[in-house]
Amino acid sequence: MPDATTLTNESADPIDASRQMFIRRWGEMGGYWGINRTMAEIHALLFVSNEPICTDDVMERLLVSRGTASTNLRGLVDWGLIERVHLRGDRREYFVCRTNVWEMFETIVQQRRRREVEPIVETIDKCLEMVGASKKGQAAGESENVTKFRTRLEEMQGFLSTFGTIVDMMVTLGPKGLERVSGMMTKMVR
Amino acid sequence: MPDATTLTNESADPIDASRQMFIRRWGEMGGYWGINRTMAEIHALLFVSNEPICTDDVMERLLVSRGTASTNLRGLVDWGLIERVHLRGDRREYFVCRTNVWEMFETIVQQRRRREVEPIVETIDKCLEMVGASKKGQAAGESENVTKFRTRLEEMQGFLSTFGTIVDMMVTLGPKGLERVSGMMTKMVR
DNA sequence: CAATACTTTCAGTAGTTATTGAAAGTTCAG
DNA sequence: CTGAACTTTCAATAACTACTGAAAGTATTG
Repeated sequence: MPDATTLTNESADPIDASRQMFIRRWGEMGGYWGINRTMAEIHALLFVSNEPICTDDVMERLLVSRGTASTNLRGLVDWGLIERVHLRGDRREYFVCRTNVWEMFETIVQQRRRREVEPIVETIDKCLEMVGASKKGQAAGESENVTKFRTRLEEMQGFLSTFGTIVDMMVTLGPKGLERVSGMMTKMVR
Repeated sequence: MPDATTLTNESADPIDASRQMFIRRWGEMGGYWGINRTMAEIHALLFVSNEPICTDDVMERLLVSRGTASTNLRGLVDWGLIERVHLRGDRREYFVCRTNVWEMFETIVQQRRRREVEPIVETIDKCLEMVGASKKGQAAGESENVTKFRTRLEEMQGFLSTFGTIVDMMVTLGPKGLERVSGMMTKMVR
């Protein structure tokens, strides 16, 4: 591999250029999702690599420090998106990406639900309790406000619940099942 | 309204306490979604307010500067999540939140798809073109690598496409239609 | 058209998050 | 047990993002 290629992170090889392109875009998009760019790039690198990758590979290909590589690799392991593997006759730790996109989806969905959706649902429950408890003993004017407020909360709760159900089903059904559902839905829309 | 209440942003009134609780959690969650906390809090404030809200209300209730209030309100308008309204006999601009959660969902989904999913799809298309063009003329060993690489990209593409279709349908069907779909899906799973 | 009421912008600053690189820690072969 | 090979941690710092408040801009009213 020519030096210039390694240093500039560009490559004359179209396969590698293609990999680079994917890695960059995936990293960029990570930002929108509260995942830091480097972690997303490492994930992408592993996703497009057929061979297991070690810390030094990450450092070299993405031009990051050992610390960053180590921290983010561990982060990805914690998310369950990559796994540690060991290669015979090599003491280093290698990593591979779970490449089944539906499994990836399932993992991400479950984690994000736990971290992001459930706390909101719990909060809404508490909010509703507080409002419910204070229902009686309000003046007539206030009462209407309270009703509106409660209705909004309930609608949000209902939405989150339906959404959650759908996503669960998507995960359960997987690509094949979804083809069928998609077909059925299309008929309903018509 | 007692001063202490205004200053500390807490309230003895359970309805208001409930609102505060929701606003805080919504803001906190915004962080996970690449939406800044303040913008999410303003959105939540508008969501739980029955009356239109003006810049000064936002400043007062969330203890932020005029600049911040103005910037984030505009950001929310740009996202299409809130609207400007004018009140008779008042020169100020007021804002209201689109309270239909399904509409909110539709708006958010469409924007995020445009900003986050489409660029990835385009990139994958380009990546596949690059790989496709270089298909022939590879050594046998490389060829297998290329095949694997292409397969992964294609799987991701397929997933994004299916996912997009499902979300589109969710938006089209709305809550009622989804109840039905949900029922059908449950049967399929069994 | 001038005064007023309001909104937006922006330079400076504060606060937050990510990265580095070296030191400390761990594991393993001999 | 020791040294070498490797991984993790962490304090310092760089990079980025959000916030403030005052100044500039834009209606609206009398």
